[in-house]
Amino acid sequence: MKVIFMGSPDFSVYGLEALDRSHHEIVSVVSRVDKAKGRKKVLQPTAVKKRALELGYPVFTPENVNDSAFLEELKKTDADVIVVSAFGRILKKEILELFPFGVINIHGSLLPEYRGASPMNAVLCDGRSETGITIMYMNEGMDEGDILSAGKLDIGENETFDALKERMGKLGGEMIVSALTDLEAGTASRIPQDHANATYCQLLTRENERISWEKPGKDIHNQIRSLSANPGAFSYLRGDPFKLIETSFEETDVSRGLPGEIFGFEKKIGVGVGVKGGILWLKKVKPLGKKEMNAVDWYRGVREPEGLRFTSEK
RNA sequence: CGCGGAGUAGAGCAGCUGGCAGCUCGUCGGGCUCAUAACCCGGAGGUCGCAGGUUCAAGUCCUGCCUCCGCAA
Repeated sequence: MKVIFMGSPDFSVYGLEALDRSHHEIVSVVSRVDKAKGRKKVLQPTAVKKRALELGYPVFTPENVNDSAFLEELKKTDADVIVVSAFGRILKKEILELFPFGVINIHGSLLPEYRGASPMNAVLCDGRSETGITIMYMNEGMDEGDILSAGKLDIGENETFDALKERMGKLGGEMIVSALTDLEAGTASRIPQDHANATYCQLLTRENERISWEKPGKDIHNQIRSLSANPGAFSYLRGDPFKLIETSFEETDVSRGLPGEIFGFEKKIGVGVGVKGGILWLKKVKPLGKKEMNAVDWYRGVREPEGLRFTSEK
């Protein structure tokens, strides 16, 4: 199959690389325009653009993919199919019908659950024990197209977003390659989604990253791992923002310390914080202006640690 | 020229108004223990981000630069 690959973040790179290694032929790559990142406003290419250039593929970064002039460009490529992975744009009908096999999407959940922008974060935050990849046809709706294939993945107890993303990315890569192979052979299935059972997840906002210490400890732990390592869940400590990167939750009958209060540390486990229903053990943290570090290391350097307590608000 | 924080032993930090470089941990050696991640004694380990400047004297004051991080985009 001749493929046009559309994607932007690092998650999409797995798909790009899998196709690169496969017998399918990538004719060109489409990614989002370079954007100014960081304090210095240096233009940064997307992860997909960077990797695609390394692999020697032509890369388009249109301001608007649905623009008719750009569609003319794409037409010239003589592709069979467009593969989309976390591209973050709704595609118009014209582009969906541009090539014989349409547009195929790699989606990070088991559809129809978790349609939308951040399925992998949402699944972890909700404490699910299972998720997966769905390879689907794109249509004009939001992740509503017919399903080609789905692959399940068990989620580890303390698995972080980064870890899950890597496993999901690899699975997605394998699945898109075989889905295209099936399409090529004419053996691909096409099953409509059960729209009645659809659920949706929102685009992450800063509010989703704020820790509310009134919530059950288990929920807080799930929230933290769902955002780890980037952007990371944050709280406030002595008035300064403070990110919690990696934690574990221990259910206990008697709670130690008030919610958010640091009551001490165990060398081999981490820094203990009181939460509803048990103890939240901090393993990796990122204080204001510092790099990510071991929680115990950080705690060693804290002056006057008595009564130190995280707060949801500044 | 968006706003702000930070660079000091392997790790995390302190060092106020300039006067011999410190704390917790780790590490190494020894001791106490049935034993220990616990305790006791002792040792090693630092061009204080880089480059200039002020000074009798700079980690500390001034100037320039580099790197890292948070917010905002």
